[in-house]
Amino acid sequence: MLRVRFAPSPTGFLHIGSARTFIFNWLYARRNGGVMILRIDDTDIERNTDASLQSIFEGLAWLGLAWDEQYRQSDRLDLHRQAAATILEKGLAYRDFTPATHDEGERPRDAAQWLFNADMANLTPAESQRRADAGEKFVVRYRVPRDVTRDIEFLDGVYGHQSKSTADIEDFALLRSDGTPTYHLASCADDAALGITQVIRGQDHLSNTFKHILIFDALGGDVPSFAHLPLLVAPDGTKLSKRRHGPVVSVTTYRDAGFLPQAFVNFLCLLGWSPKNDREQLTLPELIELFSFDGINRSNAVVNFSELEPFDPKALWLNAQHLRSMPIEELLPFAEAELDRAGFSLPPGCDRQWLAATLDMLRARYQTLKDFGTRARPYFRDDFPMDDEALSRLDKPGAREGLRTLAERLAKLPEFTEAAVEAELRGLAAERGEKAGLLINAARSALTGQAVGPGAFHLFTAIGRERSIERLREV
RNA sequence: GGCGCUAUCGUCUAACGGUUAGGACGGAGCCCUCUCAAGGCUUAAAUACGGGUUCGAUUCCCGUUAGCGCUACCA
Repeated sequence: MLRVRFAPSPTGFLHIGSARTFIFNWLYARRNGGVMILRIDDTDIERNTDASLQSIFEGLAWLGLAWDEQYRQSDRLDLHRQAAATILEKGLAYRDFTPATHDEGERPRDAAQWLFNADMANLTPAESQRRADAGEKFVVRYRVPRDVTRDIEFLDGVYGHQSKSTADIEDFALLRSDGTPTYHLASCADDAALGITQVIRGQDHLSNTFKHILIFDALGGDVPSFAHLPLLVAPDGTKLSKRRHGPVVSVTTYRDAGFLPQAFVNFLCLLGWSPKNDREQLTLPELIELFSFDGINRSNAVVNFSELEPFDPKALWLNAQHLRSMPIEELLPFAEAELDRAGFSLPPGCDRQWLAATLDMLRARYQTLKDFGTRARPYFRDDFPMDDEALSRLDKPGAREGLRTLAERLAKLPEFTEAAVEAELRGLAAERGEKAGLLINAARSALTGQAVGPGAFHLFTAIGRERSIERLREV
């Protein structure tokens, strides 16, 4: 059975890079009929926060991609300690009684000294046990083979064949001096215990994988296969971080900016992966169908944002594409939530069908859900601002007078349809010896306060006879 | 410093030895048109550098350069 996991550590909000890792895992699981597991890697008690945990669940909930099983590493500390004990018993690890030093700058960088501490590695089991029993603090380190060096190898699903000599791997820690497991140990022990078959994670773990293979071997279980994903970086080429790049790195920022989750997922997938068929706009089912490691790139992908343009233009474009092409019924809940937030309610006499038709008309020129809460105001409320550009259309000679005349004629119209309004308006313009555009543009301005928007005749029917006439009279 | 990874238009990418190096976003222009979008068309824009291998390299190999990652009792 294929089993994959997404294992975030709750030390910050849900990062878009993490979200992408989650998505790729999810896609892989769904594509191949596997099980998707969410595991909270909270072994760093110092840095974990509840707010972060909150942010992760909030972000994942928004993406709308469900997982099948859920675990939390802090519930599994016994398993981790047991794993460490097993490795220690096998002689594949040793106790290091050296006190912790926090000045890493002091670590030797040139020689091979950093690899291991010979004094500690060579302590006899009896001596090691005696000092431990005496209550001396120690960290448990993996005993990387030194007498004979060999190459650790694996075939990465994305990066291909990987190899590293044990001579270049240091004796890394398994257990801290307070007895808690390090990331490496906890992650591998859990991957083994949970039967993870494919580890799909960020490329920043590529070099760690050699250590992980050593741990899996020491534990005696199967080594999962690995696939590493290129990193998402900022335009300056550095890893995305909140401190340096601000809120654009957080998933909830996109949610709050009016992105559609499916469009956002689509965007993230295109960063570092290609379906290779020149298609860009893809639905979730299509992504599942098309997803494969073959299409994953090996170089980092830049998320293109700046102070001026806080969101990648392609993300915006994709959002607009999804916005206007998804079934209107699916869009409705998202749009309604936005209208609610803005305090807009259905105008008198308008039903859900009117709402669907009106939003359908508007969405072709909207980019994010936020537009429904701002630009759609004149369709829901009678108090709306008048743009300068709209005002100048009204100020054209004869425009206001023409609109007032039009209002009276529309009031007498037997049927208030798009075609009837158009005939009436064009007729009036002809009578007055003016171009129809003058009245058309002025009407749009009067009706919505906006110089730009949907076709004017369509507008009349959307806003309705009564309100339209009212607004024309008031110019 | 050591080790690992990477390198195609501004950005995301296609081309798995032979193409006028393709597409998308963004930019510019045109068309459509009652405005704005949308849509259609056109256009500018890339193989980091140097060596090989080969009849032929974006593609394979080596080197240089640059970037990124790991090198913690972080993950």
